[in-house]
Amino acid sequence: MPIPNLLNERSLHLLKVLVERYINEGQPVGSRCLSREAGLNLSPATIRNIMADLEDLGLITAPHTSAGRMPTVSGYRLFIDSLLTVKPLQENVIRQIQTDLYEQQSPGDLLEAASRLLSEVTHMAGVVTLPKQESNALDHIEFLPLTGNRLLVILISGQQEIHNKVIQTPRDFTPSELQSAANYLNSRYSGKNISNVREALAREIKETRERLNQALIDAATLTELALEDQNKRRNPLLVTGEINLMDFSELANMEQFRPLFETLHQKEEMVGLLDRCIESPGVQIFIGEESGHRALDHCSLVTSTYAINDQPVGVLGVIGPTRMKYERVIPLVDLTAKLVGAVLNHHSQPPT
Amino acid sequence: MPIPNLLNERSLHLLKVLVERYINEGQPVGSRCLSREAGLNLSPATIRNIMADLEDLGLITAPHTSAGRMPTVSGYRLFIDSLLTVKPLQENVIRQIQTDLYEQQSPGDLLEAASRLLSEVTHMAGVVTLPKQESNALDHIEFLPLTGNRLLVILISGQQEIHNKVIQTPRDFTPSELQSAANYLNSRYSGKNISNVREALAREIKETRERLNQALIDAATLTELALEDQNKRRNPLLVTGEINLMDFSELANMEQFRPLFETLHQKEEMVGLLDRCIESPGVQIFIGEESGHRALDHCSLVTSTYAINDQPVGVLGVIGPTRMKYERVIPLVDLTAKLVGAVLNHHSQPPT
DNA sequence: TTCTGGCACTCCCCCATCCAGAGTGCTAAT
DNA sequence: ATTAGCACTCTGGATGGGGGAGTGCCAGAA
Repeated sequence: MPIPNLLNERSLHLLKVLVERYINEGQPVGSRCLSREAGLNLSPATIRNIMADLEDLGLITAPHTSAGRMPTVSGYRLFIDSLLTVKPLQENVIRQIQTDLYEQQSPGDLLEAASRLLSEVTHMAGVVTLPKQESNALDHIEFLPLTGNRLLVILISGQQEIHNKVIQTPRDFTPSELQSAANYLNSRYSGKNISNVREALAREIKETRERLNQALIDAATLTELALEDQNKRRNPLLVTGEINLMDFSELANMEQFRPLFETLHQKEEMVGLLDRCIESPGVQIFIGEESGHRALDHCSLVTSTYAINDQPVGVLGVIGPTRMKYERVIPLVDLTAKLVGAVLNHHSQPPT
Repeated sequence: MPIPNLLNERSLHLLKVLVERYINEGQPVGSRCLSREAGLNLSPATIRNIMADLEDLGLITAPHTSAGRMPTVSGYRLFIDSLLTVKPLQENVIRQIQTDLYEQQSPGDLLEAASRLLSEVTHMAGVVTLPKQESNALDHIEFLPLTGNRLLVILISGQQEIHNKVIQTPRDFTPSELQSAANYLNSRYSGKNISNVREALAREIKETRERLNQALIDAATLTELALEDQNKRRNPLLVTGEINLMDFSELANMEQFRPLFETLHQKEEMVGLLDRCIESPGVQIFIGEESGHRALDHCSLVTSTYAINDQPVGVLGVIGPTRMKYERVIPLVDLTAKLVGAVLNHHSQPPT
């Protein structure tokens, strides 16, 4: 059994030191350097033998014969999964994030602040997906007549986010009709999930048609108009600090950076990628090619989900070069996700 | 008088050809090339003499001894002001912009679409400042009570743009109090400029205090709260297609591009620059250093103002390399500005 | 058996050099 | 006034050598 020989504690320790060193310096790590830094009192020659083993295992690789070694994706993976010692966040960073997030007034502002914080603290790019619409509860709806058969619909979600929409009504409604429609909806559907409300309304329209309750039908029709495009959101993704990525030498050339920038702004692709994370809780990491997007080959993505009422509804995280300080980024993303969840839940129970 | 000798029709024609050629090719233009292209049947040697004159006048320059010449800022300026033959826009481009802009529902969408169109058509960056708030008339205001002394203020501007704000009220208001406050404001101030409304209210509060009309004071206080930060806008600038600028060789290196990108996103600086254009009507052009921003040294800015009721309220334009096709960009910016104004005015007179 | 010193080897990167190409300014002839 | 000719300058790419860093392997030490 050759593997126990090859992958023993000592070689793992060397892998760890090598990855750490590579992350810090960005240069392939040679045997002499490792011999100095590993604290094992081994000569470079011995280190070289071990490094050859690690290379055979596919954990490290050399860009060319006479360069040092650098981690492969598998090497990073092993490092992150088993060797990483996470550093707790600094007190003042925690406080800064806390105060910054808690003073945001609306969910939109909150998520924007989260993205900004993630990018500022890490000097990389922050990404945040907005909450899934299916998870959006209706808190309050109001109709405001404008000139010319147009109607302003004001919709307040469970997290106190405010949506506006102007709709063309099929006929003129009197203010009192609008008022009673709103009253009906608010008393009956407040607190319910928005897509459920639409379904329920559709059902009601069908069932009521026989009884010819025109007022109800009108209310339902209005609401249907008002809600119909609530599900397709215009901009379901926030990306911040993309330009920070130009500071990293491995991305700082046009051929690398341009497709990367464009991919980050391909909302659909990014949302697709991030949505894959929403299934499993806690921090998740895609290293290099693991994300499956060519432009992200030299990047890693550290994500976590945030939840409303213990239900994960969105994903946030950081995109940076594969060579990033995971031990700092991971707790940061973790904390930010938890705080965002906390503030959102706080919003949904406003002061009484 | 030496200048008439130096700057005659022939040398101006050569300058024109040289600038056109340089804009197309991006390479310094030599005498032989010019001799071929100018259609003047002059030998390269003659051309060289004339070019030396143009260089003495500061209109062209050579990057080094044995390269051709390229225009200086003065050269571009003269070219644009006196030599440029503007090309009319293609019919289908005009139609595309028209339909695209006219189908936007809100002013926000409209300006976003304008910025996007500018960047897509030119393959450069589009910039749009949002309308000055001072020019914003109040159309309609509404108060909607939320839980816990909080109040949702809905403010519809003259261009049918909708603003929301949640305020903490100093005391509890009954729905009918809110209703009458809104009625008062709408009947008295609808159509008035928002900052004027604030002033008028402040005056009324002072004058009425003696007569102790509490209801009026309350309404005014509420409105003051609601309007107070209407003037400082969060994001008074839209920038689109920055990444397109990476396609131009003169900007396609990190040292150039990064500060450029960052300047474009320094909202205050950019707004300051663009606001300088609002004074004079029609298309304006900043060439290279004329903008006064180091990062824009190799860029030109082509702007125009858009107006509501013949009052210029915002600026839009295109940022690209100094070496841009002005003859196409100028009519495009001109048209877009006019159409944006037209659509905005159309909004402020909604269907009756 | 495990580790180490030594050595030959490989490869990158930097530098200097060289050369072709493009364009210039100047001068003398048209 | 225009042009042909010529010497000159500068760039950019190709070439090649040398230093440096690191490797693999082997033979000998612990």
